[in-house]
Amino acid sequence: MAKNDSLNKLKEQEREARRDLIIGAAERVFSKKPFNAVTIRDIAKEAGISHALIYRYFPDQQSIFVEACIRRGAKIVEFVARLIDENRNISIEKITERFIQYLIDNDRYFRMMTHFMLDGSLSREMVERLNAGERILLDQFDRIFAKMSSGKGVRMLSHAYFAAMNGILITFRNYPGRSREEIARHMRELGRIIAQKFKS
Amino acid sequence: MAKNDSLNKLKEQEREARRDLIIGAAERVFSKKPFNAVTIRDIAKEAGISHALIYRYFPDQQSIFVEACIRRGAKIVEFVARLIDENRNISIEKITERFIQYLIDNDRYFRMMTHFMLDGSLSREMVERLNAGERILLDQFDRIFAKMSSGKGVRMLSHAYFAAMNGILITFRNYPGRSREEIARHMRELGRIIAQKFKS
DNA sequence: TGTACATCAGTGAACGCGCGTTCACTGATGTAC
DNA sequence: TGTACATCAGTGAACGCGCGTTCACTGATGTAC
Repeated sequence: MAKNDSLNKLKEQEREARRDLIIGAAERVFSKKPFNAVTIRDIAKEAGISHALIYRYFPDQQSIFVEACIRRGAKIVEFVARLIDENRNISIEKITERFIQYLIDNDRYFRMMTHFMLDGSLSREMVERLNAGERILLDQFDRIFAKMSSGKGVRMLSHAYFAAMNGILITFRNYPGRSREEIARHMRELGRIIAQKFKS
Repeated sequence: MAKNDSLNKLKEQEREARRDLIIGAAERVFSKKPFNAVTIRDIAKEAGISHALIYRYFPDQQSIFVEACIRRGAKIVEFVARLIDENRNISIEKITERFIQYLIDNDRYFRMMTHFMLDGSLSREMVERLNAGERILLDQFDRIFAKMSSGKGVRMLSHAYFAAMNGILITFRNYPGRSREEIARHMRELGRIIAQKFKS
């Protein structure tokens, strides 16, 4: 039976690896196409498999989407964490600038994130999974505010700050008559204004 | 010919009135159903007409949606304007609280607004129309900040403030495990934090 | 006053298409005896 | 060593449905003569 067990374990690992492959393909598709235009068939094509096969690894479309979103989210957290780690005395203005620019550069992901924030039809489990990722990002912001404030209400500051950043990215995304670069500059400038306010 | 002219004018007015009727019906549907679930057939049913008829008054679905969105937007502007008019010395905290609560109460509209902010496939004309409405709202915020600040960069403050409000409403809308009332309280509290920061 | 014709709001049925999801099947690999 | 059978990843074709949009038609009202 020991042999059987390890075989099963191997199979399970293989299965997990294939799942990963599909999610990876999904991530790549999401960075190429506007979020709401991505189909199961796109992902299958990118992964080089039949689209029917995806349903052997995921119960439905939403699950892959959420999974891919979480993976990309982890990269953001990594980005912010490194930013703080690498320069212990980095100003909140600088962090804000880099954070906003990062989200502009990863616009497709940002779009996906907001989609899930707005989507009311997500299952409780999916909302919970996405939220867990969000909390880890907020932890990073906590680190910044913990250094700056008296330590009271740090989490609320992180919430407010994070919300403000999201708002900037969403509100001015379709600024008519402006080039991409002009919009990016405007967003960074708004970020700077907000960041300064969070200093006092 | 004079007779003909006034007849044509009458006809044009009638046509306009019927257009209005349809937009009104659309508004009502939008306040009942989640935005992304609203169909042409829903609106036609609410207006008591055949769904084919809608295409005699609007070129496509997007146009009615945008039209309805703009109408509701005008109501928000009215709300904020009255808020400021009725109490000349109203604090920004109070305005923020009322503004956030208003958007929570008109969640369906808020959802529609964010949809259009995020939608990259809107025609230039539609973006411009929506933006015109947004600018009028920003004018109201300008009034608040003009009183508070040195007058320099007032518009940027309005932008930053508006963005922050949107961010709060979007970011915490699906806060898992919280009741609607708890979420509303949290949003108002975050609004208060942001408002205070905008005082200095 | 009556008749032929034009206009146009309004309609129900049908088109078309995309896309998530399922089905029936194949073919390779492993297992029992 | 060979044979019958089980398992399961993988597939292409088809289902089903919703919904935006168009079509061919009706019926009322107005106009010319």
